[in-house]
Amino acid sequence: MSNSPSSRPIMQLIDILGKKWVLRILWELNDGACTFRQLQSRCGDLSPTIINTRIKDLCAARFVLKTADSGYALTAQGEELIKLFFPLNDFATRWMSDD
Amino acid sequence: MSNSPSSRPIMQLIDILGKKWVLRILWELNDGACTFRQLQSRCGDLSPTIINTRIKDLCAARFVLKTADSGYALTAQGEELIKLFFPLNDFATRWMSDD
DNA sequence: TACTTTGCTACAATATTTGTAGCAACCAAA
DNA sequence: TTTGGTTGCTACAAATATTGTAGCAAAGTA
Repeated sequence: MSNSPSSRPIMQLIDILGKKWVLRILWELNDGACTFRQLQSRCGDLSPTIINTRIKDLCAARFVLKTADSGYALTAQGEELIKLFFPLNDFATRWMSDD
Repeated sequence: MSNSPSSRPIMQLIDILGKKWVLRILWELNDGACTFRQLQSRCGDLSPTIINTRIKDLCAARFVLKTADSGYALTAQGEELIKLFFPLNDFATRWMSDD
């Protein structure tokens, strides 16, 4: 019932981004393509179950793709998306510092 | 183990924003302050349990506050944060349209 | 061939999310 | 001052999601 995703695109996007580890995974992939196990490691030894389900979601949403050579990588769209989060980095720093 | 929040501020922020309904709640509050039940309604009759726990988190993070008169509202920081998401709106629209 | 690494699945344990019911405080009309 | 409505919120059980461990099959390497 309450999980009804609004038809608004932003809500669809938020549905994806709001899942645990999704932002983290995108963030880590932004440092460069990597293998499954490397990605696990970058995310603090996150369990393979989650990496796997998230990667599937992200591939389906076309933010991530599996390359033949270098493993998993952001798509152009994925890069564009994560770039939108860069200002959040500055914000987060300011936010943490006024405690 | 794998829930270890990195010390990086952005990760702390992502920890908060990555919880279900948090972005939605901020997004809805951006349309103006409202009461507990109104907020529930705006979020598609989301259960009070969640509204309540999320509101507590958001108040603790100082993105939301409880006003004497008009109910729950974004703080200045909350407004600043949600503004950073506006570009996402445009992105989401483009993203949805190229299917 | 034997050894290692890699991507990934199975599965059980744990935690989170969800829905329903409803209560106590407050207001407003009668 | 009693009746009725609304509001903010809690209790609690059921449904889902997340997590960790173990390990397997495929592919590369020596």
